[in-house]
Amino acid sequence: MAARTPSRSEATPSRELSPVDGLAQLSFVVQRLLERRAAEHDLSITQTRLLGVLRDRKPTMQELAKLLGLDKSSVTGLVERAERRGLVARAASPADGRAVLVSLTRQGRSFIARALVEFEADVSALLERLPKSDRRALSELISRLLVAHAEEQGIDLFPSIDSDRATP
Amino acid sequence: MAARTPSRSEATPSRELSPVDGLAQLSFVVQRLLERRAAEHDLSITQTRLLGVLRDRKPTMQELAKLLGLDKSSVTGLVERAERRGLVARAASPADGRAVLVSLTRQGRSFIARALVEFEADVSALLERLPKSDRRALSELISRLLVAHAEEQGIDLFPSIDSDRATP
DNA sequence: TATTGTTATACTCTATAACTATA
DNA sequence: TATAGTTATAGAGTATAACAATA
Repeated sequence: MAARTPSRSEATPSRELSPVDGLAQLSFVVQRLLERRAAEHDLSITQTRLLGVLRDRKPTMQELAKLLGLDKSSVTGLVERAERRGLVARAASPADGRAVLVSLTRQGRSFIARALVEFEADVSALLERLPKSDRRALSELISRLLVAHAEEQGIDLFPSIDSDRATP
Repeated sequence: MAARTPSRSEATPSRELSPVDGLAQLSFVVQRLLERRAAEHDLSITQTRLLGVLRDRKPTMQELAKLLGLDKSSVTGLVERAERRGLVARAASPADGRAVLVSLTRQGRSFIARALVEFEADVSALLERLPKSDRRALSELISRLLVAHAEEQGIDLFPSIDSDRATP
């Protein structure tokens, strides 16, 4: 969300964002970082997520839709564009004649590996605007928040954010 | 960020996310909250962000592009769609014959106000998973991070009435 | 000449609805 | 009939390049 100028009566000392504005803006900044970096590899955030999900799965289109939180028709296009670029492959399921299994190609695996290393560097660079002790504190607070959030949702955080939707 | 299932040995012990994972995942969680709420008002995240930015600014298209991190041609379309829905208005700049000033309509202001109240509740609910002192600390750290980041980008997070018009 | 904004164009992402082919 | 996937269609969001008007 955008910054809003605090009114005098709010008595917010000089230059601090509200918790809501802060969290919202932070999310935009981080998303933008990820987007920019992915773009250097000619990847969108969505394509990057797709490749990320496939690192340790070989799901059907339907399962993929659930993992990404998208409609199956959206996934058709997503996979089609990735396949056209040689990043993923489709294969008929041996178990179900209707189903299609999606997997990373070697090139796709190499792509996602490189992109993730760079994401790390970007986010680290962002964090380096804070003194080290603040960094440490921020990281720990965020971690606690996310762990609590995930537990409340019955989500296993450590597989990944993308698998949120995987478990019904 | 993207999904990868860590090996058991990685996941089990400490249950703390890396700073990078924490920030990335937090951004996805917050974006999802925002997206869901915005959709209830038939708004996209981008449209919501546009309205949010305009709460206390009346920028030119160019300034808007910078604030949102988009190309000016993208902003033309964005504003055009919002204008068509009666949420924002364009006006010729009195100071510069080339420039256009964008502002919220009354309806746009009402929209964003309602959406933000709800979003505030969502974020508060998220934050309430932390003890109060942690909440305050987190908010302050995020604020500091964003202020540093914005300064580096030459963006004014805290516009004043005067600085709206005083475009050097 | 440089800047502001729009237009033309093209692509990705997304959803809904209708379709095909299996089960 | 129900499920898996694709196709057809439509709209938002985004960028690049070319352009007009103004500075």
